Amino acid sequence: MASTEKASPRDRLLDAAARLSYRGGVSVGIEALCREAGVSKRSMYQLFDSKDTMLAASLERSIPWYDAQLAHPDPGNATPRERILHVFERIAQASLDADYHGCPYLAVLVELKDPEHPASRVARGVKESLGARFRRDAEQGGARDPELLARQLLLVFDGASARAGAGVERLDDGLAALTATALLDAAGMR
Amino acid sequence: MASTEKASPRDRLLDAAARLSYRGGVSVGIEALCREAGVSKRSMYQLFDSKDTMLAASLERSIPWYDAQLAHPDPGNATPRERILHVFERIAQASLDADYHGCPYLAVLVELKDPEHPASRVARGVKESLGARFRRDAEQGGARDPELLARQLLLVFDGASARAGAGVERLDDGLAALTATALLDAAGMR
DNA sequence: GAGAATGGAAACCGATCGGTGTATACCGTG
DNA sequence: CACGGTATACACCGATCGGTTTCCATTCTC
Repeated sequence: MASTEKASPRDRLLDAAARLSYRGGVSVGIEALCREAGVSKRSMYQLFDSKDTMLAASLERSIPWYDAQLAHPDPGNATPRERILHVFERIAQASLDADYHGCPYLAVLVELKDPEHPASRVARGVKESLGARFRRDAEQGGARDPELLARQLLLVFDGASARAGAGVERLDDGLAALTATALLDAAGMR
Repeated sequence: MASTEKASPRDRLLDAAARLSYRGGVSVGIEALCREAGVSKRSMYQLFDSKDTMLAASLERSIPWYDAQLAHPDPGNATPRERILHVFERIAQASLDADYHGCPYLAVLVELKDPEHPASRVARGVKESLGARFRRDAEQGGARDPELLARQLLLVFDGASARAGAGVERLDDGLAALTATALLDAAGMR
């Protein structure tokens, strides 16, 4: 039966890479990855060219899930302001998880300081797409300067997730959404 | 003559550690560190217990310099608002440097995901002290909720430096100070 | 000048790094 | 049954990891 058949080695590797690199950083060893995924090292090297490309593929694969995490449950009936604030309520909620370590894409960008690294390119794309989402909502909400507001919201988003992930800040009192609200108001967004 | 005598091995090691770990992450090898510092590995291990403690000492040592970087040149004659905004103007200015990689303390917290690591403790202390500075200025400026405002400013500070360091945002148009200004205004700070 | 303490160069330790080579077991399709 | 593709296990490669040890030259003290 299809429901019990195991995931493909490729998917198991990508999941293991996402899990372990999120918890322990991008410096996880390949052997540990393969052990976790239950896949031999030989198999992984004929599925991926290198550890770097596998890491990039792993980030790429998690994008749809990540986008869904931040998306408003009923985007059609929500106002642009609600859609934006929902993002910040979601990271506050996610930060309650015991093993929350902040935005995985920002973490990758910080850890691999090389912007040419394949995984860095993927992470940068995610950030750009979130910025585009903010900008679109800002436009629809009638913000004075949608581009500026989107960039400000990204500062707050990354600051909040990085700080919460590092354990130097708590978001459960709505700090992030509160800060975003102040910026939305200042931008004249309805 | 005192002016030409070399710095102590200890100082050379701490400087090298700060330099290399900022550029390449905390995963720099000890051999590379010692090579850069011109100190034998044996000497370093009788100056420090381990690589971890040396990294912590390195961060500790850079605190006065870092604080001075962010401090207003004339704190006595500046308003609290000016002192706060100066911090954000400074990171915008620093981000113009070709090898700017964001706040080193936040980077360490993100890279070593272990909050018990000696270097993480130092980094956390730096963040707390910056928060205290913001809170003090917020109080003096008559902010409605100084504690909240300080936390909001920290979000923007870490978000801005992390994003600029990762190369996904530019601060040279004053984005960070502009965002801080909006929050200061929203907090009713004069 | 003898002796002790210091510190540097480099070998060495076991472990792990990213990556390969080899030989073998399982698989569905002819 | 034979086949080719895919998977595995496992040894192996050179390099590097954090850390220790040995040996020797220098320096300081008496």
